[in-house]
Amino acid sequence: MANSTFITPPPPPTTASDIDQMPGVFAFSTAAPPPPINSIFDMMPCDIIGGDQKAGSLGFMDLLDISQDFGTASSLLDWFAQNPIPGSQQQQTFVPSPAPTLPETSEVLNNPATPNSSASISSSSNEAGNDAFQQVKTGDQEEEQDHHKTKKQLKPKKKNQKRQREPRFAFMTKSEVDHLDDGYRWRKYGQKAVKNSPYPRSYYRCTSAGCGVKKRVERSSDDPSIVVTTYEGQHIHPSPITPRGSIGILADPTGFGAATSSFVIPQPQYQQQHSYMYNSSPSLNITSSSASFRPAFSFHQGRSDSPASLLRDHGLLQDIVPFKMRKEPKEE
DNA sequence: CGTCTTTGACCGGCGC
DNA sequence: GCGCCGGTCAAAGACG
Repeated sequence: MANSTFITPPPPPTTASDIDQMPGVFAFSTAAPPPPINSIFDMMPCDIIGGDQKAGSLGFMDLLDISQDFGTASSLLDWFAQNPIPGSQQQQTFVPSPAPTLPETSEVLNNPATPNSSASISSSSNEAGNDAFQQVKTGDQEEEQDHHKTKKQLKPKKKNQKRQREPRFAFMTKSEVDHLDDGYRWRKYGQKAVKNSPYPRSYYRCTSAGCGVKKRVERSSDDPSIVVTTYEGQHIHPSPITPRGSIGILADPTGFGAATSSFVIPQPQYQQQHSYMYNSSPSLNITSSSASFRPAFSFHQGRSDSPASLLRDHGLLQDIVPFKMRKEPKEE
């Protein structure tokens, strides 16, 4: 069980080199007393997944699924936006990027205000996404079948085709375990020593056939309790680990898809100081509410005309959890 | 026996 | 061109 907590480490954000190279960011923060906060994982149905689940944070990767609607950057933020911290008097400060000129890269970062009590999210997206990735993969596979070469001769990857990156999300989590269970099955395919860090970086790939989602996990050298996880790509399948009764895993006609389907957010009991840096995205539309941490922005492509309308803000859990999910017992 | 991790080598991009 | 570095491969081993 991952004792994870979203945190905001002091800048620069550790060794996650991708994260700190982001021009043009939205920064929004919420100010609140800084008691310990449950992480996004903690808000995931860790307990409802089932006894055999380890870390049991389900549905986080679903967040990536929704990102395809408008670019990865806003999806995770949206998740946060839809999951306010009840009971907290939070102020939000959105700092629109003066120059939202990141056509192919958008990342989210937190601007730490209070370490140990806020989240860090980063994402970068590349429009070419899955197609490019899968092309590369098939190319490799063909090569391997054609020739039984030695390892040294393998990998005549496409030369002219510049490898394109999947949309990425990076976030920092305070956790004792490196590999946080997000409901998907991952296979570790590599580990590398991280420069200027005593901790290695691990590379994982989703084990589902045809799903090219990857993630990197590394520990912050500044604060070993911080785990930097970077997701790359989008799952093309629902989470293989379904909560009891598989509630919500079914396709959601609203278009939220699995994004909203597989997690139940227990009422967080803590107040938290949030501070996020969010990279600008053309479709990103952030507003703020003085009452709670609830930045609103478009959830579907091109639907940013009225972000407020997307949030039926009742200030209740119903605002953040699909009603069918709310039926899930919360005591677990 | 199937699945997963480990680990050294390889590849490609990038900066100098 | 060269070296560094991040990312990936794949054989071997571990594990249940």
